[in-house]
Amino acid sequence: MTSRPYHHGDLKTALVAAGIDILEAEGIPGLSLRAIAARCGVSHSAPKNHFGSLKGLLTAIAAEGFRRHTTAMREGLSENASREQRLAAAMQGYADFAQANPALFQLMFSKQHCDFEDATLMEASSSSYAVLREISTGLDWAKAGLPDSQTRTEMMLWSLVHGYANLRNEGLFDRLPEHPIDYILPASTYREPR
Amino acid sequence: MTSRPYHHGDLKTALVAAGIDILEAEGIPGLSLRAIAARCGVSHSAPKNHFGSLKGLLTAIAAEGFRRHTTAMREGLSENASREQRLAAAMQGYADFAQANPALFQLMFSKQHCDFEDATLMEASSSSYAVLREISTGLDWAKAGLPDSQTRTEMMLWSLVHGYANLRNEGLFDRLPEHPIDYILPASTYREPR
DNA sequence: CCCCCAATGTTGACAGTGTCAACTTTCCAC
DNA sequence: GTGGAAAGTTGACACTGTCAACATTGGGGG
Repeated sequence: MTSRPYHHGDLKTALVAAGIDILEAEGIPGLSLRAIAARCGVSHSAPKNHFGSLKGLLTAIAAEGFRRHTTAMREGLSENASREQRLAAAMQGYADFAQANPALFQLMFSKQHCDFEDATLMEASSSSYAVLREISTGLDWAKAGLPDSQTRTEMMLWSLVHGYANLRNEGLFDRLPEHPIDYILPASTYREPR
Repeated sequence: MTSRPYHHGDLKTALVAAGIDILEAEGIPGLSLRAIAARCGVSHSAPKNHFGSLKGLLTAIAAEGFRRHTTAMREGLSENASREQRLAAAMQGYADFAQANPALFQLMFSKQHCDFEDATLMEASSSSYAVLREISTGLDWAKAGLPDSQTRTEMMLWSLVHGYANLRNEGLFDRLPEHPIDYILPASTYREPR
């Protein structure tokens, strides 16, 4: 008989996938080492060989989350669109991803659950931040008394979309009408780069 | 001998205070029912009489957090200041409270830990939101193609300051220079109310 | 005054958690 | 082929929240 082989084959990948499944079904509280292991048909201690600890596994799951997050932000972009349209599309991708994957999104930004020093996670999250940086260059939100600054633009846009995603996911906008992210995006002043 | 009386006297209040202490020292992971009870010199099951479950106790802690949060936002306000100054002061109070009480702030906005339907919590958080609503009336961020709207202003300001507080607390702005919240607040157009 | 009962606290048990050490099985490089 | 590293299992440990059964207290109605 062909019983389950002693070695799984690709447990590392399977654990991350199982984790994301559980995350969708039960949220972060369902993400126990033992539950994830059981879903892969493996003993409760097997994940330790690949990830060291629960935090290590959660960090790997978050990294996969950032890869999908990056994809979601890039999906709405096309070369023809105007800068303002490209910006709105990426912001919308950011917020939509958070809404479609609330638990994963929450995990990705929780230093409590993830190790933000992990190299793999840092690379994945950097590629996500790069999209925001990319689409915001050349746009300007001038304000009297403040010098123009790419840093200021990035901080403002990131704070805005991240806060919006968080508050909406916690149900704090439920009593307010739905709008595309553009609704709360301040009007920008176009500024030719270089 | 005057041994500890069987009844605590004001356990309900003491538990919330102990919870906030632990929150400051160890963050949310340290917030166990048994640890909070032990800090009050009471058995691990005593809190159940007052709060029903861990979630009930955490909800009460969050409510106290919102009361302090409201105070923090109102602290910078004075009648003489201009609308823009009052807005900036309240926003700064919001962000400063989050930075000074990161774990409590996180708890307050976590549907996972708190019962957002709880009447006491709803009242406390409403009074906090009322400050934001109050200081934003009369200010306008006009945008071509969008009608003026108090709702839009509130959503934008709340998203902005909440996202800023969250991202900063998670250490995601560590590599960027520090600035007052005013730095990322879009320029407003003053509009005489009425 | 006294006694009963509701409020408050305690104790012990239960299933679940992450981590660790000791062990077994497998596979690959030499 | 064989030794050793990689991968997986098992059992134990301390910790968690919840619950039922019990103990203690104090206050209000007889």
